[in-house]
Amino acid sequence: MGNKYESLRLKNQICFPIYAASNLITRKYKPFLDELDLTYTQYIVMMLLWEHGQANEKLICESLCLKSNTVTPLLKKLHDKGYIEKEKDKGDERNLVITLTKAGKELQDKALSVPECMAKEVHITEEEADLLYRILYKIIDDERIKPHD
Amino acid sequence: MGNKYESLRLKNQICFPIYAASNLITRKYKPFLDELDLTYTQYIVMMLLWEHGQANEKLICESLCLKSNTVTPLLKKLHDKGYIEKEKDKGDERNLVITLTKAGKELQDKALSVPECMAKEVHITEEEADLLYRILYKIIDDERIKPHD
DNA sequence: ATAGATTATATCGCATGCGATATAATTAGA
DNA sequence: TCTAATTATATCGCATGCGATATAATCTAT
Repeated sequence: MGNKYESLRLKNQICFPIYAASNLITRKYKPFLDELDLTYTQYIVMMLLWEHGQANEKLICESLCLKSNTVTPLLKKLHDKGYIEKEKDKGDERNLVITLTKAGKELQDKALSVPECMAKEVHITEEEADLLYRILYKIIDDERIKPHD
Repeated sequence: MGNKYESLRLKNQICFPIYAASNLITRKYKPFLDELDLTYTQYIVMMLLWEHGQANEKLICESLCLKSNTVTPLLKKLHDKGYIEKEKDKGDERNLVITLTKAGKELQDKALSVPECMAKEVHITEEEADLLYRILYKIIDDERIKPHD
């Protein structure tokens, strides 16, 4: 209590449980995603594409809060797996338009079981999930708004 | 709503905001931790050592929810930086006893400003932080209890 | 029109983080 | 007591995730 170093105790950190939970959950996903031949990061890129049909790299980076140096090699892997196509935007050749291949589209049906399986693994109530969601997006959106770099 | 694929939308995932917030926060820490010549993972190892004085690798792995293949090379780096000492436990030579060097101990005072600085960066109320903390530890402890591997 | 700023993507090097596996020390059990 | 199982740490290969930087395409302001 009166300890000068109290603020440095792991138990008093709010960031550590976010970090630890993230690692644990990604680990939990692995066996389910292995069946789709996807890693977790590849999976969320595919989710974005299933939803939007197509996307450029910039949209992917912003939506997933990642940098191009993470996403570029990731897209290369998804392409190697035959799940996506990459094409230059005719209107603006800087833009890379990513679309799904037939195999990529078909993967969505196989992926339907993943959210179900994961829901069974993470044991929190619906109310807790809502609270968690709201607070985390407050942190995330706060960051997204001011990209001072 | 009536969409078969609704559950696969990024917006309906509870795991994604945990993942995104974790990445964003680790990125936020970097400039502050650069001044201590520590990465985020090295920082939480040091926090554990500052608090306990010493620890073996097993305790570090369990406390931080990490595996030995992450922690072993990390300890090597902290040793190279001159912050820790590694010694075999006389009683059980399998155990690696980690202790702080003088430089490692002294670093704690320099680190005192880090929680302050980070608190200014993450804009959530105390009540939200408490809720977040409670729900995340529910997920983490749930995992820690059953190490079925 | 064109040089300089901006934007989108790519490359480089480093530090995780993991599953799978190896190795050394200890313990357990017939 | 000697062998098999267990435990703690280490090694290997792969996939992120990042800051810094490079490159190519577009825009902007004169």
